Amino acid sequence: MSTEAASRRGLPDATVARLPGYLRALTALVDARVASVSSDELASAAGVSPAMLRKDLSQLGSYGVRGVGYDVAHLAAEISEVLGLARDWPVAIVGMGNLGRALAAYRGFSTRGFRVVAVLDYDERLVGLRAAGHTVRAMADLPALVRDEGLAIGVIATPPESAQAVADQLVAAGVRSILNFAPSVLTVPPEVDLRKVDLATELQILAFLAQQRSGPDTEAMLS
Amino acid sequence: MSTEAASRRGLPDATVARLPGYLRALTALVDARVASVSSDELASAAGVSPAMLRKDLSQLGSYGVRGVGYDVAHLAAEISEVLGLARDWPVAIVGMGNLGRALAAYRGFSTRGFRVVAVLDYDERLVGLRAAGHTVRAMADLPALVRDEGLAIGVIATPPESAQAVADQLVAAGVRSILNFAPSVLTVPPEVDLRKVDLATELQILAFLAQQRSGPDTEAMLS
DNA sequence: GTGTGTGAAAAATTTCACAGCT
DNA sequence: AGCTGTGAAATTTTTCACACAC
Repeated sequence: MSTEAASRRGLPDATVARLPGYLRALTALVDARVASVSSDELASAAGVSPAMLRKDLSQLGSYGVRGVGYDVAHLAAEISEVLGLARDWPVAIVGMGNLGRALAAYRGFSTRGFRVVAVLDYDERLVGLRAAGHTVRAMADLPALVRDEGLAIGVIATPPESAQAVADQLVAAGVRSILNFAPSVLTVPPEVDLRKVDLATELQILAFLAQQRSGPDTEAMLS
Repeated sequence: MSTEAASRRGLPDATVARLPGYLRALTALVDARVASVSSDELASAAGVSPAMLRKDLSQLGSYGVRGVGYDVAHLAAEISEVLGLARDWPVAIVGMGNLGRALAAYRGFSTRGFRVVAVLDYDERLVGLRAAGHTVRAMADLPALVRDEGLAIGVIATPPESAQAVADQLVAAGVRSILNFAPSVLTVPPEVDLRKVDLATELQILAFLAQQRSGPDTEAMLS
């Protein structure tokens, strides 16, 4: 399934960033037993403009039928393939604070392609305890996890002080994909993919927008 | 503090999205008793290019000194002001599952401008229980929270099925800023600011990048 | 007729490179 | 001399509008 345009590299970053959203919308349609969608419908379900959706999908290849729309199941399978979700990705979560435990239990991770194979903590005192259905392991176990479980992705959910040390140990163990939830900028070698999710950033952007709405107080000074 | 360019509207979206990162880096410098930084240093601490940092900061006004750099404390205060973090933003978190409890306990929220004034749940059976230092309240309490506590921002951490209903109730109660952690697209009136954080999206992007790295198998077919 | 696929235009973002202030 | 501030160039992203396939 997909040996043509889909496996070509060089999708625009902005497109890649939206594919998960399309996939989610398509999965909901599959569950609702919808067989076919138009770009207008799918765009609205995914929260983007129809033109952008069509342009994004056209980057993957021609999976629509003119005058009809897209086959929901086929398009979902195609996007899964492109995103690499056809295979299984062993994930480890480091940091068993509130956030780490919530992430370890988060169904959205396990439900598609991702499998939490271990949870770890930097604090030796937590090692051996149970959390979210796993026994907490020590950082020293990382090389074994990479070797035996094929661990590919590390999720950092530690306090910011230990995030860099954890990243270093993940890299040293051979993990080449890291998702950082700690509010700190990490440095990794160029061959490692590092992305971050900052829980507070979006809240701060909302505050900015709210302030704009309510407080353009010195506005008159401009005219 | 800031009655000039900073309060002018119309900052580029991309700039606004980076301001929280600059503020975080500056706060770390303040804590480290650093008085002044160059754009190169601050850019590196925030993980962006020096040119982009300078362009972003120039949108706020001229807060640097040529040949010297930026005054850390002054710039931090200025960005706080622009983002609206000088005031206090009462926040309510709806949905006391794993994620909701983690968010309610997350120090990154309370430490700057945001104050969790209430946690709520759609499930009446949870109402009255304690979670993350708060007593869980019912959705029916929302109007009172807006009136009495000045509730301004609602955070949705429910399962996707109830997210839209929660959003509707937040809007009905007068909340005009919503941050959605549920993996679903929500519809709100245009006067309401809605942003989302999707915990699984970044993981899926990492999978895409990892697959690209390891599996450009049909590459030779192109030449 | 209908709705996709796409070149071209428009808009937004990022980078460059250097003038200008301290 | 050093580092910011900023026009201009380059790049990326989004929108437009319509040819084309069903």
